Amino acid sequence: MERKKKTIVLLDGNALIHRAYHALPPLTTKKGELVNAVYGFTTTLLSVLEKFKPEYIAASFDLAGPTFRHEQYEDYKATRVKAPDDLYAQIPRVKEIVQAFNIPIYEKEGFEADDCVGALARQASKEGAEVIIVTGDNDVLQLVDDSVKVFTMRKGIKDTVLYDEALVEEKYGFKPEQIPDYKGLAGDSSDNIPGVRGIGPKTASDLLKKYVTLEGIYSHIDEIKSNVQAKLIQDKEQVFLSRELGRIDTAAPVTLRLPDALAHDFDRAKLTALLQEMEFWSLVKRLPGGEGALPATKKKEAKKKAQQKRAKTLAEPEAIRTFLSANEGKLAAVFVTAETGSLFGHRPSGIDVAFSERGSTTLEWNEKTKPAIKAFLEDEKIAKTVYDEKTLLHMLAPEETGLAGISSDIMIAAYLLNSGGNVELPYLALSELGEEEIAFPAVTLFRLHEQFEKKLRDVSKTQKKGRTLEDVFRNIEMPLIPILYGMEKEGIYLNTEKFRALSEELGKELETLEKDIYKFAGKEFNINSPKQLSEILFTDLKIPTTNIKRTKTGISTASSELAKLQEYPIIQKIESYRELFKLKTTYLDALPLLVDKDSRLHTTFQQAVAATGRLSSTEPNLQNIPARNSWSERIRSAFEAGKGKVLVGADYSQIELRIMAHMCGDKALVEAFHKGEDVHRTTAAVVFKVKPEEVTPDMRRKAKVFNFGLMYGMGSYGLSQAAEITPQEAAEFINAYFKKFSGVKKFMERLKEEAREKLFVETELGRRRYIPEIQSGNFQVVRSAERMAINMPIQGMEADIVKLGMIAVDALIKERFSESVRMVLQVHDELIFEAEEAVGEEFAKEVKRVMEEVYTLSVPLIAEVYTGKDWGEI
DNA sequence: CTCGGCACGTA
DNA sequence: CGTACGTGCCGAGC
Repeated sequence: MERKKKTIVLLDGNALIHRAYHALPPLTTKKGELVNAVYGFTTTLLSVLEKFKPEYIAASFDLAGPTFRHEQYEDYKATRVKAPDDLYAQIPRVKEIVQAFNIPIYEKEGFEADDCVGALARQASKEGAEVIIVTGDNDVLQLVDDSVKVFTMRKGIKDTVLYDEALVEEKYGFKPEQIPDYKGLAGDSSDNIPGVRGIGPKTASDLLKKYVTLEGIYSHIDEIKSNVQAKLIQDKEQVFLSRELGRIDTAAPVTLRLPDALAHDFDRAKLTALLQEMEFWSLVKRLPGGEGALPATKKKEAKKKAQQKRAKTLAEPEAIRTFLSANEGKLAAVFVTAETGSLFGHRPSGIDVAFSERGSTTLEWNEKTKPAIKAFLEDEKIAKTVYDEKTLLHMLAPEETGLAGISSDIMIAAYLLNSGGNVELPYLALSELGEEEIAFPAVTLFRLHEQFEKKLRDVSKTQKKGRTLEDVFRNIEMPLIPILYGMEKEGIYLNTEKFRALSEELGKELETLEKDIYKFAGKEFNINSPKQLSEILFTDLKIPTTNIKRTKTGISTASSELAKLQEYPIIQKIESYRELFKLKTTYLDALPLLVDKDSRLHTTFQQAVAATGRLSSTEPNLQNIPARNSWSERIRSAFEAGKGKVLVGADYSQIELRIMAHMCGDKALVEAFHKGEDVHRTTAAVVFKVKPEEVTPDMRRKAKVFNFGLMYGMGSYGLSQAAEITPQEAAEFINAYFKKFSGVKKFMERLKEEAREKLFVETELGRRRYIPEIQSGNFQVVRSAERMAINMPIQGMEADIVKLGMIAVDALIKERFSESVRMVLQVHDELIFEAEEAVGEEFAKEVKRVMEEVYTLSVPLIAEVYTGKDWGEI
């Protein structure tokens, strides 16, 4: 039987680095190190390992200094723009990666990486190996023969192709070994190889197809058309020199030693550390090996080891009590395992507990052991750390078991340390501890707890006392967890009958609109498909597309764009159709499917998602229930108070603007709030240069858009779009605004400066958001980062204040309304409560006071309260 | 079936 | 070319 040829992969290091550098966006680490080329190189390496599973692998790099080509031709690569420093800076990093993979590096002074690769390829072929050269540069294609293939990219780094002889011929129309001749004729501007003046790719290719080599061409020079002939004769000397410059020197003095190139084990610890340092989390997971690839014997050992850990399960109440009391006074890491392995809605099967690195066990959860474990979980004197306390509360609730003494929630700590980042447990285990597999969750939690306590402490050391990340953790986020749990559990009543009726009504309207639209279009099509819609509007109906924005895939049909085409009747119909369709599908039809047996909706508040510190709401999202369109009041009115109850809504009035006034201390803005002025009116008076009493409703409306846009860092173009004014007007408004409110401008500049210096911004209470993008070399990315830097301290402080408000109101309820009021929803700046009718008014008065007193700004903090039978009334 | 793109609801 | 979210639909690719 014929033995399969062994495969050797040869990495053309510099070409890969160049390719990745130019193909990938500027990825930077939190420290600001640019690593896009390293990333691209490493992903390519990993996919090559996965794809070809080579027996051997080696790499080559350029070495600094002139090469033999420079000696032959002084202008070699003279026109090439020197690669930027941030590319060169990545080369040592790539070499570190290669070394950690235990891949030998072949390089030689005076030779380029592709020469070394060429030499290695020839030697490997001789030894009978199948060679795959991995590169990002088509020059290397000349090396292809029946035992050498070239793996490279068409565009980007993902679209790869493996060239063999046939494929090279298909692409160029001639054989791989003719490529140097081709370069000799056509030249290569990137290497400053001159070629023949006036002969381009097309002519060069034709000549080679006919005469095969340069020698062939010149020996038949008489047959060639006179104009080409003249050029060939003119540049004859140069042509042969060019060919040599473009030829890869397979005699480069490097010697392949196959045993060195064996693709065997790599240095896992070193590699993991490196990848983590460069924040390539996704790549850490892709590393070959791991348990799955361990030799069978090792695999067995690993399994046994895991079993041993699991084997230590306590199933008797006495043993449990003994274990717990033996560890009195220590912090307990607690992880609840459920029967199905998932969490929510499933019965616990066991409780993993760790009091130290080694003092860990599983407490079996059954009717016998339950009382002992329950006593432990509910003992507030036993400090515990958990992952996602809120979910645990939901899971334990059906077991009539609560949680107390939770001193830290790992998910929340991870969130505060890197808001907007990944907070999943396996990820944290890997990124923080280097644990690829979680052997025993409670031990992992225990370690993460220590790690995060330290990190929180370290961050807090750099912050103002009393306003630290630790304070946010202990005084805001941790106390909030049981409150959110209570809100989710309570839910809000939805009158599904109202929804059903509304849905039917909208359904009829939609049918009519649909018919009208088809009539205008002249045929039926899918109105919900932007692609088909754009085809109908701009191709069939020939509606002019001047002023209409493009999307990646075609002409935009976004509502802001359609709004410019009001004169076409079909447009108005489409706008109505879209609005109603959205309302019907997203709300009227979807929400009734999610109610419980009491017709109540229970959202899930995500506490560890939003990068600014806000909560978010999912399944269903009750933070985006329609509020301002024509049907919103009727939709909201289906959210009702229970029998004998009322809904109380309390929202902070213009809290973001007040926070901005507070933070920037701008005299005019602060004064406006102190005087109780209508700030949008004040702004309107400033930018339109009229007296406050002369401000029209339209001016006020535009000023309002302006005020909000400003807090998001909007530019004159965006402002003009949003406020329906010209960019020139917008620019004038901005000038007038910043002249009057100069403190605001200084404040924004300060925030941008802070972000640039520290790569993060913070709220006044110490919540932090990292913004490494501010270092990007890409202008657009930097601008976007600046807007985040401006917005986060404002939006984040709003989140801080509302969360403090929730905690304070929760205390108020516990103290005075414990049986009669429940907090049910939070919508960023407003809180919704369900209260017994009898206490509604009193509670409303109190909640207003408590919310206003929860934090002192340099301007008044105002909450407005409303009471009604349903959400439409409040 | 999953996933990116688009569109659109909220603060 | 305005921050922060979540969801539904389409259409392409698996």
